[in-house]
Amino acid sequence: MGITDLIAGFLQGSLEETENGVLEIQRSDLAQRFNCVPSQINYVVSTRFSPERGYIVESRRGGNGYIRITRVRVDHETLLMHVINSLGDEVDFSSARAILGNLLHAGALEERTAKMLLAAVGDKALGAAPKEIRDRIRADILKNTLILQV
Amino acid sequence: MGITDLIAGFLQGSLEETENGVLEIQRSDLAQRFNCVPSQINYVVSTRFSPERGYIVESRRGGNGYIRITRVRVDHETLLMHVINSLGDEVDFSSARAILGNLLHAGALEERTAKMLLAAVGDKALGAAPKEIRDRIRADILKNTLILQV
DNA sequence: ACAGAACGAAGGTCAAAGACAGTCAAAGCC
DNA sequence: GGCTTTGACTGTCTTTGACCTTCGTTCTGT
Repeated sequence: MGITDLIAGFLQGSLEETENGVLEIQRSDLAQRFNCVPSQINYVVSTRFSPERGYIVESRRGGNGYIRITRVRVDHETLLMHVINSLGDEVDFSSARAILGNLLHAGALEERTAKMLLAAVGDKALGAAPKEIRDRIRADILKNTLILQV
Repeated sequence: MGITDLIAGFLQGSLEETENGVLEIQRSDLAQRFNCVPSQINYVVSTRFSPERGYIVESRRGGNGYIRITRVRVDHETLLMHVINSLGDEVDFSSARAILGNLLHAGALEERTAKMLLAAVGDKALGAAPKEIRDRIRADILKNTLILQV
């Protein structure tokens, strides 16, 4: 087993011991504990604790910096997770509308939220982005926002 | 937790205990209480109690000098419209965070909504867009979604 | 008595140093 | 060939201290 899996396992374990599913670590501390370079932690976090896998990651640099990993509750909205996982790298606007419509219909989103997300991925909001990349941005926005609704 | 967050927390708490949302402190007193240099207080105040976050800060030098922090309160719609109107063509991520935090604190947005919007304009969500245009997209997303909340 | 200088007591500014995290590409390992 | 591992370089937030400005009070010369 490589160091990546060791660290990932450690984080999983720590996360399970928390009451609220929120874990806060210091990158350099952890790196020292596992005797690896700090950027290894970034690798672990980005490959093992991505939104697609049901985690929210936040961080802050500078003094007292941290990396915070939040596990999203799964019992309640498997549908959302399902949708998030099924999102490809690109999502065109009609698909986005359909997906959001479904989630709304299924009660996984409130109407206001669905409308906001639709606006956020609409062509007005993304007008500044070249057309070739809009679908990618749309997909990324959806992944990063829907995960918060779970 | 660093000294900055400690002091900020102390000030927040004191502010909440006041009836009118006005807090008056003496810089050197506070610095002594937290065992730090006086200018640290300026740092805390300017980073944690900025106008963007909904505070007005006044001060006076000399004998009996003081720093006065006032929490601003306006009704939600006015605040939202004000914020929308004040959005320029470009909004960097820190500003977006401050703005959304302010709206959240003021009660103009629910926590879930604020977090969602923050994620929607985060660098993860906009990673596919060239850096030069991210601030423009951010501004557009905010305008197109916040307007739905009014 | 009084205007003004001098002094002490606040707070303000800014830049340097320190402490963290992020990125990316090259090298290493199945 | 696709994950992993490394490390040089970059970005961001915090802490500190030297130096500056403003205000109230006290002293001083006339």
